[in-house]
Amino acid sequence: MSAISRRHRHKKELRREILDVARKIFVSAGYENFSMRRLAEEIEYSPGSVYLHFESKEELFHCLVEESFARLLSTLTSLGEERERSDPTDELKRALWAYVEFGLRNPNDYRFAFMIQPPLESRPCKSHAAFEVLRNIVRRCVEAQRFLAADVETTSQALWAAVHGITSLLIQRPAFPWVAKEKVIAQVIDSAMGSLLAPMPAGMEAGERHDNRYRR
Amino acid sequence: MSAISRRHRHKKELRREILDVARKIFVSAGYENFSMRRLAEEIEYSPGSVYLHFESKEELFHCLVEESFARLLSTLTSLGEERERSDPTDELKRALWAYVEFGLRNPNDYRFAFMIQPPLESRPCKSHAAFEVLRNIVRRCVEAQRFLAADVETTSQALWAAVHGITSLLIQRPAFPWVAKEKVIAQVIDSAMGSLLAPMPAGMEAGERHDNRYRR
Amino acid sequence: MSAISRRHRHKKELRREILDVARKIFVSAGYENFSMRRLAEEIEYSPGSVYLHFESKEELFHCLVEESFARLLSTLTSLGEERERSDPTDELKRALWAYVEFGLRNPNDYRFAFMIQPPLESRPCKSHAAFEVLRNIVRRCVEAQRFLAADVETTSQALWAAVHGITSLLIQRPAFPWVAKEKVIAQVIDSAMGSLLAPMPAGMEAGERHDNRYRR
Amino acid sequence: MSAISRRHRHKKELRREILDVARKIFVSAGYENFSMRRLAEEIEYSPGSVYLHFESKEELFHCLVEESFARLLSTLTSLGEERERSDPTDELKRALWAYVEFGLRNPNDYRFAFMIQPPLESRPCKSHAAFEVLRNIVRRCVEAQRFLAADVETTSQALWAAVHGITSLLIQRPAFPWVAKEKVIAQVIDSAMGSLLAPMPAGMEAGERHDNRYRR
DNA sequence: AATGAATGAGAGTTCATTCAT
DNA sequence: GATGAATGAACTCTCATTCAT
Repeated sequence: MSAISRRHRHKKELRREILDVARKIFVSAGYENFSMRRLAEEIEYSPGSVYLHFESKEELFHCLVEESFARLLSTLTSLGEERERSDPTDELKRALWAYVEFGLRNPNDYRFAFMIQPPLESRPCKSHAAFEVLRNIVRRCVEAQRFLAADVETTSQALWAAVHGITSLLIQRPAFPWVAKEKVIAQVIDSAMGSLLAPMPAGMEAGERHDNRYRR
Repeated sequence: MSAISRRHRHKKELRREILDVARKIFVSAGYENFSMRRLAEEIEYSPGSVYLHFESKEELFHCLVEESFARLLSTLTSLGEERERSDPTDELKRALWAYVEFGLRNPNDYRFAFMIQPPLESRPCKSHAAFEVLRNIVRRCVEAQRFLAADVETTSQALWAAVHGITSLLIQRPAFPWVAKEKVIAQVIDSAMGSLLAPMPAGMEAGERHDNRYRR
Repeated sequence: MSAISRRHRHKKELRREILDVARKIFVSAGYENFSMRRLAEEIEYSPGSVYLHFESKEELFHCLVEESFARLLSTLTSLGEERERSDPTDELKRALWAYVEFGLRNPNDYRFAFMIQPPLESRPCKSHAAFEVLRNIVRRCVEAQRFLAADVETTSQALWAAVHGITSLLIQRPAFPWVAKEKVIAQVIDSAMGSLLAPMPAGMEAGERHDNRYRR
Repeated sequence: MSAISRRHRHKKELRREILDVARKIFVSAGYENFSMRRLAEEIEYSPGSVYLHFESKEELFHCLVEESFARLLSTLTSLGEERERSDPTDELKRALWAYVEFGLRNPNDYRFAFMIQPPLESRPCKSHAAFEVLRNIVRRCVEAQRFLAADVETTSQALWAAVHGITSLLIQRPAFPWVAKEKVIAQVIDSAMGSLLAPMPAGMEAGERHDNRYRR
């Protein structure tokens, strides 16, 4: 009884370990240089054993991608929960920051989600759900008339592009002589949003709105 | 003498062909299906012959990357030549557009330059010269007081991030339901620059400045 | 007791199922695509379970072969039961036809029995019992003086060769443009027997003898 | 110059060796147990080297089959050259004997041509040319009215079946207690042909016709 | 300068089999 | 009696690279 559940737990843990180690290898070596054999060595199992958990290299890769998307998504949606009553532009800004920070803290996930060259024919990336989260917030901004006349779709895509740009560059070029990361990120986000904002209702100053007080 | 120079010329041409074909294979077959063997077949030489021009697969890669950087750089600098007397913010905008367009027209070059996972130990990417071009223009904008107080370095990096973001996403996710490409690009660039601009001298309207009249 | 016998019965049934499914896989998937793993999947047991019934893949094969021989044998001997008093050449003819028909209706059995390359060291094919049945009939034909002076052994072997020839070719070359199968079979058998037969006792016509009336 | 031709010769010889060794392995181990590795070991080259001569295991197999068919065919057709003016039934008998003898002397070839289970999807056996040779002789027998009314097609197929039967059994069951091989073969062939023959023109005795004087 | 033969390493994957549970 | 995890060896085939010619 306990034996079964112990085995079950073990299996789950092993699957987890495979995923983690695989992610590491994929990221450090690229898709093509990842090898099931190398993975097996690193987890100290025989090559065949990996196949007890994943059908093929491709499936393994796919799982990692899915997982990474899911993590990013969950980070973004968890933000939304505190949103009640707040100005949606605040929420948007928070989301954009969260996006970048997710990438920087989980560069492997981010690479899987957006930067790794998938083997040519790979299934269409079903999950741009993360993008959808952004778009929903943008829509609320527009509906709340916090944005000057703006097309929701175009705006969302442009914002996504901006945050993806800084995230991927910071990940991929760590050796580049960046000014303080926070500074660049802030400028990217603030610029991207700045031109969209309608003038504040009287009594609020732009400066107050654009500070980072909400950040940890 | 003539014989020697003929031979010399031939060697150069062959090297050129190898590079071109190699790049083509990367495109059409995908990164992981590139192989020295296949390259050799396609240029109709023996595998060994490639090694008379490049000492290894890695070096060949490196050359392609360098070349791609160089091409982007030359595209950007060639713009500068017409700059005489123009408003440097115009020039900047033109450069940002040119950057994106270069990427879209030469996706392989762009991939090589900015998106491909360099095989781990690869020599530090010496050539961020393209970035330097941007920075120079930004500096001139600041010097000409066309920008509100702005840090040249931060600004340049943020602008680079923005254009890299949209370029790489458009390249990597061609299946994504983009709104018209030009529209997103315009919004990315205009937003990124918008918040930097000092108010126009009297007599000019913002609208006039931000149009695309210089584009074909 | 009852529990034991129940268990015993179950074991036998499972063994039976394994054999049947194994044979089916050989047919449908081809010899080389048979694997213990696949067999296990198809019977919905674990791979290990097969080993509770057969100690190795090789033994399993061997059993299938034996079984096939046995089936052929039983088909042939069951014929004999109706033989009482009949002309033994009739019986012989019936047996030869039955031989071919067995092969065509049970091509897998026939393949196992006579066409599959036995894995080198395989135990000498103990069971040419089917051949013995033929020989016994031939002997009776000779004893009954229904054959012109003929050597029992040689004749039996030659007859076996003839029916084996048509059976195996029909099985192995289904795509060959055969004339009607029955026609070839009839000619093979009739020719093989034809030159052996002593003239009929007066009052019988050859035509009557060679018809197929005994066939369904 | 000589160097090139030496290399060329060497290549041909190696190809030849590969074919020979491969045939041996295929025959002794069966299709599925043949392995490129094992072949490579036996010829004392690396596994990859085999691929310089044959694209794949399948192609190698196919070449062997073709070769074996060709050899059988050439044996049969070379017979025909001496046929001038002879009785076509003599020629037929000679051909049938030659067929069997080819199989016994070149059992590996015969196995490839007619007995080895080819991998399921393998190309339809284009070359039943050997059969065609038989059929042509049969046709001439009929045209020369040496056969009692007989259907060329049916007769040819039945004769083929007979000789295939004895050939394949003798090859596959060497341990079987055969009477003298020549005796069985003779009986198979004579029986198969016997019932077809029209009575001899006066002045010839059947005995004379059916002896083996033409055999080496 | 160019080649073709050769190799050793390694890829992904499957297999027969074992054994603790 | 039955299982699921595990393995080690084998498979076909491709690769980057070398080197005598």
